[in-house]
Amino acid sequence: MTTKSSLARQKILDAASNAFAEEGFSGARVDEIADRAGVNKAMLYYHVGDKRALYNEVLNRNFGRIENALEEGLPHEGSASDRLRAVITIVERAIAANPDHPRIVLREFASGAANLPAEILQRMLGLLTVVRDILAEGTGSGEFRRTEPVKTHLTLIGAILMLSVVSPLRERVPDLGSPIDFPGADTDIARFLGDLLLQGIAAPRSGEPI
Amino acid sequence: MTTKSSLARQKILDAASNAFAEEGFSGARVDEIADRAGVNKAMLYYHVGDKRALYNEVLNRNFGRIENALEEGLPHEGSASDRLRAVITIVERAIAANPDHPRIVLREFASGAANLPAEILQRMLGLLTVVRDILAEGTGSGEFRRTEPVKTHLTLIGAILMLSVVSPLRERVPDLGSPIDFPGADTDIARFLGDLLLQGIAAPRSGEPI
DNA sequence: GTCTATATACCGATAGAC
DNA sequence: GTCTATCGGTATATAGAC
Repeated sequence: MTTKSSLARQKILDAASNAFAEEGFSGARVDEIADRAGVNKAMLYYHVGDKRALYNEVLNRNFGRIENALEEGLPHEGSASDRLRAVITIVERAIAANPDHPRIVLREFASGAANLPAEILQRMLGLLTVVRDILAEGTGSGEFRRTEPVKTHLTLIGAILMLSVVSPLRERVPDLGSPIDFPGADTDIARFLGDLLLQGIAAPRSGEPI
Repeated sequence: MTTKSSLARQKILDAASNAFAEEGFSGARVDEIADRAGVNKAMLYYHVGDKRALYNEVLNRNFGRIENALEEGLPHEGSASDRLRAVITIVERAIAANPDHPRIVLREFASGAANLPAEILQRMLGLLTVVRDILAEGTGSGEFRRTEPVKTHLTLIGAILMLSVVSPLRERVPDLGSPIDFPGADTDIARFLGDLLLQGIAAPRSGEPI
């Protein structure tokens, strides 16, 4: 039973991805997903399956896109700094092209992975491995000081996710009559985070106090 | 109509906070909240109100705790570095004492603040203001380089939130037979983030290239 | 493959007795 | 203040005709 790629199926998955991002797993409505996809609800069940199958397919597709972008774009050569910066840029672009993804992932972290199949968890660990290896490489080469890789990875991912989803919040701020200047927090994320993180984990230069 | 503080009410709010953290606004069940609080469902409606009132009360109470901790613990004097580190420590402790909070906040960011009343949004802006002022102070004193304060704040908050909620994920990793070493990412968060962020936003030392 | 109609269950909220 | 019983609405999922 190979994965089908009919047009209807893609439209269903697109609608489902958006619904899960907007409302979460419990909040999303199968009827609404079918409506938004322009298909009959019975056809939705025929093409994909029940709500959980819908959710798993969406997660697999979304994570697959990030993995593909990384496989295609991440250089195997170069300094650890350059490669880490490349990871940030690639992940940010993949997320910008698929804005539902960070919202779904954020909810999964919030729920303690309540709806996360082991399959997806393993794909998340794959990304962690990529970052961890680059960090180890940079520590070995003297570019980076020694940091706990899981914490560093989660800091990076957490920041990317938050910066990627914040625009709707920002748009409500002026209505509050707030004096706070709230500029585009979702622009130039990769440059900002690359600068902050690389400076933050840089090894102390020789001769300097630790 | 002052805020009541009956024991039943507190138990209801505790149960609701946990339910909203576990399942989200849509996913949480009023019946279950009443059960977990050990009160009859009709009494829940009598003491607090409907589901949305429940949610607003929980958010107000949780944010109030962070604000109190900040008012009590944040020094008004000292370097910007010390004060920023103090903010991180205080917020981390407040969250550790109230683990439902980061999960609810993460969901709100994910939903684009769909269930967030203006009142709460304004309280979140209050915390942003605290951090922004410290950053401005540090930029003025030459401690920090100039960074976009909203991005910096979101990076910090995003990292605290993610590191605070990750333990359930971590506990599922061994079951996957993963070779990845996944140590306690939720311990020493404040020290880790303080070191990373302060080094990351430190001003270049005089005489050095920018 | 497609659609209508419906089974089945659940959930938020309240009426009304005590 | 407390509780039982229930209303009304809505959700997932599928049966069965075409």
